[in-house]
Amino acid sequence: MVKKVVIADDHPLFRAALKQAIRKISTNAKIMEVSSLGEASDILAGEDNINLLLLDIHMSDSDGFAGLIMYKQAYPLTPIVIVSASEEPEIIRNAIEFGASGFIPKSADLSVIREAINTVFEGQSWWPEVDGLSKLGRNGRIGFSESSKLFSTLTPTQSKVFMAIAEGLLNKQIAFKMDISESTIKTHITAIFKKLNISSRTQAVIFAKDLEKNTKQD
Amino acid sequence: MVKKVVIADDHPLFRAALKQAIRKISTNAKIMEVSSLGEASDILAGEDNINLLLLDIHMSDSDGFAGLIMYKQAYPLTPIVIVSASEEPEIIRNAIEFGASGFIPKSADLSVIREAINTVFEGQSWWPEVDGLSKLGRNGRIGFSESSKLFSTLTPTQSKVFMAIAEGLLNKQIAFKMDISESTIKTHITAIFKKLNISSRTQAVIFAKDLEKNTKQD
DNA sequence: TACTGCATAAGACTATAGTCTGAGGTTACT
DNA sequence: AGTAACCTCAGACTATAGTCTTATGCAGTA
Repeated sequence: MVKKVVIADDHPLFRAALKQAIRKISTNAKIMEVSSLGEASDILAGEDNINLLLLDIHMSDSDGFAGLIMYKQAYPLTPIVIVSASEEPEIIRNAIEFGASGFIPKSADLSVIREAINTVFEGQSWWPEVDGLSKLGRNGRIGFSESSKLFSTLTPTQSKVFMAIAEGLLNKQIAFKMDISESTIKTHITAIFKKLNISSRTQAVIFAKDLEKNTKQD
Repeated sequence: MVKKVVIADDHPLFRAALKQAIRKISTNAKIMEVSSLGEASDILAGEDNINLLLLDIHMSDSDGFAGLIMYKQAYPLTPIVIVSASEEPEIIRNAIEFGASGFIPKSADLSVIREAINTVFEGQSWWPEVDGLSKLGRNGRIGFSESSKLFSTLTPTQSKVFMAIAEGLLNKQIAFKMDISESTIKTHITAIFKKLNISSRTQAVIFAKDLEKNTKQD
């Protein structure tokens, strides 16, 4: 079966490196490259059954774990592996807690990267060996902002709608994009507002931007 | 005459230091302290004839020169002095270009801070001695993003309205806050949209947040 | 003086947003 | 089988947003 992989990283060189690594594993994989969260959103919205999303956590577009949180909400079944220049246990911990399937430090050599990707392709998780990770304790989330807590109560579909609002789309455009009626979009929006304690899409955008900012810890 | 001074800094200790410095100069000054851009906005909106705004450029709220740009647009007559932990010529240059009346490095000792504040109270500007500043060249702005360029075409009033939108306020609330009719608010908003090439307040919020992000260079 | 930019405003109108009610369907879990 | 959570949708309605037109007043300036 042909693997579908999305690489979201704004460094062309590293994107190429990741691409090489994937090619070694799966020669005929369909690899899509993007350099911003915005583009990544478009791909995820348009493609089904993506086998892997390699997500850099410090893209110029909108750094942070926001992407991970949002995509995991909207596409819980798509495996996401975080790619990062740093290796701090705190970041890895958060990646785990936010539902990532793995973590690849940019310092890792090709063989490690291949091993990680292979592991995730097989449906398992892959984490680097780092001091301080063991004392993790899966109970409760760490460094979770209030916004993140509220956001995490959204259902996958609500999350998608929310992200579309944050891109500045009209209800009509969201409806078209998701191929459901505008009426349903409104239903979702009303539910979203109640969960997030807000009352307008304008405030939703502010909420989204705060979320991006507060989850940034690269 | 009683001086009105606003200190916007999220480090309580440094806020206290600045307060001390001002007290030495003007014992009966009215000093208002805030720790975020949001609070600063409220004060500027509510108070007239402020003699000095001391503005930290890296507040947790929303770092960057966004505050300077916005406030200079909205209140061109209020002298603003930038306070910063760093002393890079680039930052000082930008402070000058964005219309600040002075720059105080946090490393400066009390006597220097007092000198700076005094100078600005007298209506002049005060800049630290830093290498590389002389080759400034007042012609043209440096490191100006496209958003900043567009934003700088807004008139003071339009800028105020824009900031209110970015806070998530309704037209009705903006009208009340600025004490003008909602009809006028709408007129301004239509003008703002044309200047910024956008078509909804939702996009305006996105624009504002990008502005904050792009002007951040602390 | 005439012109320009700016701020103010009302009125009429169209478009979007948002709420509420009620309803049908799926999936998963008890 | 029942229940709970989720996704879907329509219709009716109210509220907000946004455009366009027209108009007044003010300040600066050629």
